[in-house]
Amino acid sequence: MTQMSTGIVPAAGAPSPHTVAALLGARGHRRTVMTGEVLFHEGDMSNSVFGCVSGRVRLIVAGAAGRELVLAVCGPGDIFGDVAALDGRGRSATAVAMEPTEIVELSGADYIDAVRADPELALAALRSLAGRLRRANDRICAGETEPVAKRVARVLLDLAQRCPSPSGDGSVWVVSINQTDLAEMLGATREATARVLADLRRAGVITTARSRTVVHDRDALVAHARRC
Amino acid sequence: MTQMSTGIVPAAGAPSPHTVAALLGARGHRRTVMTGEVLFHEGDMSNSVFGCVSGRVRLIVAGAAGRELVLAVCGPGDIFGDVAALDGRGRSATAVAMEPTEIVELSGADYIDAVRADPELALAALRSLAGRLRRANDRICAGETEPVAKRVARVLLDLAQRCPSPSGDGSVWVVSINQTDLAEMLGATREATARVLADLRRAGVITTARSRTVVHDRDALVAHARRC
DNA sequence: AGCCGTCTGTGATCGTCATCACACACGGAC
DNA sequence: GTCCGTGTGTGATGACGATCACAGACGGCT
Repeated sequence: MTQMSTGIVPAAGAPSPHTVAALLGARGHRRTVMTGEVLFHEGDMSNSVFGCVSGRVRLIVAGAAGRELVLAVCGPGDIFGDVAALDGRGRSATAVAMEPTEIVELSGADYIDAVRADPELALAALRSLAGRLRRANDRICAGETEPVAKRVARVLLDLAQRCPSPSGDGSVWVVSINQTDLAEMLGATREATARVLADLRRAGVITTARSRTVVHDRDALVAHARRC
Repeated sequence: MTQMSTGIVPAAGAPSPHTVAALLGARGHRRTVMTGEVLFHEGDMSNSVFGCVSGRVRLIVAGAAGRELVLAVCGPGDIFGDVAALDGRGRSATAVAMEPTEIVELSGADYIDAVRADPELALAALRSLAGRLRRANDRICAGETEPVAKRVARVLLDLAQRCPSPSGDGSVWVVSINQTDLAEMLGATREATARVLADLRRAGVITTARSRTVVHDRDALVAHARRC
């Protein structure tokens, strides 16, 4: 069981933006999408494949009670939409740009051709899928066995790790996210998330502010994620 | 959101046993493992890749409270162990043979070489990973939003579909599995599972016996899986 | 037949988390 | 400045499911 990732930044080992741009960009078509723009909807039978060059795209699914669940957040260098292109079974999630985002788009057929023609692209695609599968499995394990408190600690750690301390002194990490988004990443309600954050705040591990959480004691957070 | 799969039988679109044998077997090494034999443990740094030729292999992870969770069951034609080979981050699950099983084994490096050299193998591997990622995402969605009752109905349907009615008349499906294994596939306890089965039995949808569940009314089960 | 281990079925209790329902704090628009 | 929208913090309640605790049923073994 490895650390769960939120995908804010490409995972270690993921292709670099240059690689994706080079590998997909040669055959694909580059464009910029606006915040909130939907690239495809869950269930659509479209099958084009996207590479994220800059910006961020959120992959969400509609849960049972109308709640929405964030499956992944794709950043620069990430490939998405490839699952539908490979199995032809329709989009497994909805893709929404979270900010102005530069993407490369390629038809499903062209993607298959490109993979066939370029072993390095094939390997990059395999690595990307392997990483996403590992994360998904981690999340299955976490979701089905761990209480919300542990999940919050785990995700905060992950976010903190990806946002290298802009506040200077190196022992403090600032995570810019509101409680609602954090809750969706956990598959929990905002209220449950807020209560866990309150506990952590009282324990002196973090401080919270509007759309921002500051991690003061990383080790304590690790301990919370582990034993609980 | 598509149907959750338990992987008892290769998913539609997965490479056929012949294909795997041909694609991996040419470079790999074939052998037979006994029931209960462990091919690798969660966390191991081994990285060989396996193809299942005949029999079944269970991929399990240890949950938080020592409970174990079945991530997948690989049947003939399925590839497994490729995630660790691709990302080099250790085994994400433990693989245990459920019955005498014939496998093809290939070192991680040989696997990468094979993928590089053979575009068709690369595509087959991509399709396999895409299918597994889709299932994993479905399961995340199901696990984090659906009550146990729905999950039981869903998994029973899936199992029924894969075990074409050996009882002759075509309107009855016999699922050979005990409550403990069923519960592990759901990520629920045996007791919760047994209670849902009791409800379905009382509703006349299924009958239950030792290590066997008979589905009499598939449509009713579909309805249970949907609305609940 | 008799025994024992596995599997099943169910009650009771209790903890976690979702849901509903507010109050307050902050920031931008006017 | 005031208003309003968004984000936060927290109480009360209830439902779902985990856990503990048994009893009974079936099948294999000797």
